[in-house]
Amino acid sequence: MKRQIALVDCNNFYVSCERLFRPDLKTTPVVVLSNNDGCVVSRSNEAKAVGIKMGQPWFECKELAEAHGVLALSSNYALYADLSNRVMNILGGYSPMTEVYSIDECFVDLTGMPKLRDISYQMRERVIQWTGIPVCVGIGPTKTLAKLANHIAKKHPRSKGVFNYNDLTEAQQTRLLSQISVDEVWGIGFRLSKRLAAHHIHTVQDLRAAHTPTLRAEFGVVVEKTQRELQGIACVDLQDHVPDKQQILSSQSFGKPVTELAVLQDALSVFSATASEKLRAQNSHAALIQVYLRTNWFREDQKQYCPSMTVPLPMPTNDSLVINRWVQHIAELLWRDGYKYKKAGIMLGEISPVAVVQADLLEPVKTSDTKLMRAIDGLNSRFGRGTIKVSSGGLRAEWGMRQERESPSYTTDWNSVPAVA
DNA sequence: TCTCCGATTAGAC
DNA sequence: CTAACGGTCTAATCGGAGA
Repeated sequence: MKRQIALVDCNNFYVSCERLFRPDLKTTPVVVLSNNDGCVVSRSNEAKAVGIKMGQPWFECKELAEAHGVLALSSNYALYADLSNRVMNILGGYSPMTEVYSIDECFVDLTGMPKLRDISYQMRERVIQWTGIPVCVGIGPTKTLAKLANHIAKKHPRSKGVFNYNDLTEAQQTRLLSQISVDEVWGIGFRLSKRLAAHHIHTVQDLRAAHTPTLRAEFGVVVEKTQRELQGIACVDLQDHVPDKQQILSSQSFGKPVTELAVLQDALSVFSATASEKLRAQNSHAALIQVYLRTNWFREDQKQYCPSMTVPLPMPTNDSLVINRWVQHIAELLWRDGYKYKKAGIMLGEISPVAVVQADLLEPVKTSDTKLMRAIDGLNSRFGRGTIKVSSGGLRAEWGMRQERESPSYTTDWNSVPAVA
């Protein structure tokens, strides 16, 4: 039986979330900015029409945007995560096999279900009625073709938000794929599409029909798999459980340049807490710590310094305090006076499940303070991240994010909800 | 020569 | 007024070191 894989994708997700609580913005052009109000990461259709590009630095398009009355908002991830969960819960009701692929996308296996069109339209209706978030549905025999079908559903208003590639004849498929640029394909980014062009592969159809052994030799297994998927042969299966992270990062660009070690260490202590919390959330521990710092590489006039150090731990751990001690120590080793640091981060690697570690028969396992860590995680999840944190000298103002355009957290913070008369 | 490893590259969103 | 370009993650591939 032919697989019917649906990819449900929220339209302009972050902007749609913001608009839920600001109905007055329904027709205003809106963009949402990344951390530090740095880059544009979500655009309303009106903002796209004005010519603002995805990923564009805000300072670069600010003038254009403001000339067209574009409203820019800081990102509010607590809000987006909450709405994402609601959308995903609804979609989960449509199939025993779903894969939450990202904050705004979900694959749903509809294979064998009758009346796919009706189901697809109902999904759309239900999600928008229950959450207010508009979505589009693309269906195909493989994940890659489902993604492409979704792209078509989004782009062509005639489709009314739903497109099923499986309904096409072979001739229709060829005609359609010939009209789509190869860089729209999942897994074909900026660089690959340039290299493919050198081999006269410009459209999706070109890639689908290309000579496979040549493709394999020139571009590797990833592109070959993509080609197979475009031919309708599944190479990528749905994953219904989220695999444990193999590495965990916590990093941030600073709101203003950091020139003092104490300020850097304050930031790093927060990163340590965040990263080890994530580690404990998946019940793992790590045996490798990396710390890195960097100056602002966009400032060619300033001297650059981008050190990093990776340290294998004598014993794997998920204890914030232990991790933080290592991090602080590494930071001192890396630090050089006289630079303007723009960004720092830590990475935890060599991650494994806590349960798997066997006690050494000869040497007693050094238990870290699991009770304390559980208490910290419990309080933080009950009262919000940062309720309890590793010692921080209160220097956050010196390095924290600039976020000057944030909307209130209506769905996750009671204090943001306006009082009702 | 083979294998392992860390670093680099490319991609998603 | 300042300073002014995100954050996390995975997989494949490459090149050198060591067996």
